[in-house]
Amino acid sequence: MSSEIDTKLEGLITSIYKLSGTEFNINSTQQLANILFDILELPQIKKRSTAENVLKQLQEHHELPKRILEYRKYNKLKNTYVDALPELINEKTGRIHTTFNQTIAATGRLSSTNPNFQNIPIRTDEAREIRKSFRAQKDGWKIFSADYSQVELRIMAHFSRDKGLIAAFQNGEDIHSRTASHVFNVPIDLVLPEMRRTAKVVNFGIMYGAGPFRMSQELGIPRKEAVAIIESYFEQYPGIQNYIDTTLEKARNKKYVETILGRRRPVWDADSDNGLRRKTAERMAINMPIQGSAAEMIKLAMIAIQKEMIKRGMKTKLILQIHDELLFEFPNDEEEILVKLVVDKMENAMELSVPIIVDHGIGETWYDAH
DNA sequence: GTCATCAGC
DNA sequence: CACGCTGATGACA
Repeated sequence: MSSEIDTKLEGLITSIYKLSGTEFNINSTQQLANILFDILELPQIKKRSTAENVLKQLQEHHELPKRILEYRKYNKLKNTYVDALPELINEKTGRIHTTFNQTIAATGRLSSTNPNFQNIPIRTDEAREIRKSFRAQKDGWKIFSADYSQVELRIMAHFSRDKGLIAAFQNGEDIHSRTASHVFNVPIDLVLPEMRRTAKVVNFGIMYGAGPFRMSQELGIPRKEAVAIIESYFEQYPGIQNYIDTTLEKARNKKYVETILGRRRPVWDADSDNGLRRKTAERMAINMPIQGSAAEMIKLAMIAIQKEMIKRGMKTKLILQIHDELLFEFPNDEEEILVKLVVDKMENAMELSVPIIVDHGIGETWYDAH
């Protein structure tokens, strides 16, 4: 992969220099901004930022931004993953050993360093190839992946006690389609893929406290339409509006918010006179109980799973946690019991007012299992 | 040491 | 200004 990417990069560098009329350090955002905004005089969308979505918008004006985006994609892939990971193989064990930090993330999630194994690419097909290099160490062993389905939305349903949202999960409905059906005022069977995509962005955006501005940027629509969509959303799920109001009230009164098991995050600025600080504090307050409770759920599941595997004298190893996903390597003769055990412990780690669903897969590599 | 960028959830 | 939580990389001061 490294040499294939090298070939692509060389071609891109040549074409970038030609389009720019000069050679420069493409990795320097300052030098790049010089070329884009001073020499080529392209419009400055967000000051002199050269961030991905700025370059995407500049694509219609010039060929250069497109090449820069390609260059960055391959450069990131090569430097951060393809070339870096093999260097970290431990000589004695033949494995790469990450470190999981338990006391870094303010929400109670784990974090992973040296290397970070929680940000291995998956979103684009090319980058996803990297996952083919992670496989079980022994012959006759495979990778098992199990991940929670929309666990944060389910936790929000539980917290908010929103009748519609809870009913939707209990009936096994497609939650993004259901949201789309209401927002776009069409029967659920007539929801188009594009509408579902929009609704998915809205469902996640709300959990992160996104406002009309961010929502309109994300969806590429006017702010007015984003306002209408958000209003329609809270009309459909009034319990969520109530959850947000109650949570913010708590943050203002008690100066903290907390997860389902009682992990607290201090929130000092929920009543700040400074609008920016207040808004930031509000978003943290809304998100932490949800993200943190999801983290607690998978931690309880991991403990229960490990305990059970020891009790049964299994050889399977739990090797990674990626926030809502667990990865195992297992010998073939443990497959049947492992799948049952893991799905059961994950789905029943906590008692909520909505069902918890776990998806899973098996394969020779991480790529094939997930 | 900080910032911008971009990889994941 | 403008979406929560992270970590790695490279540039720059």
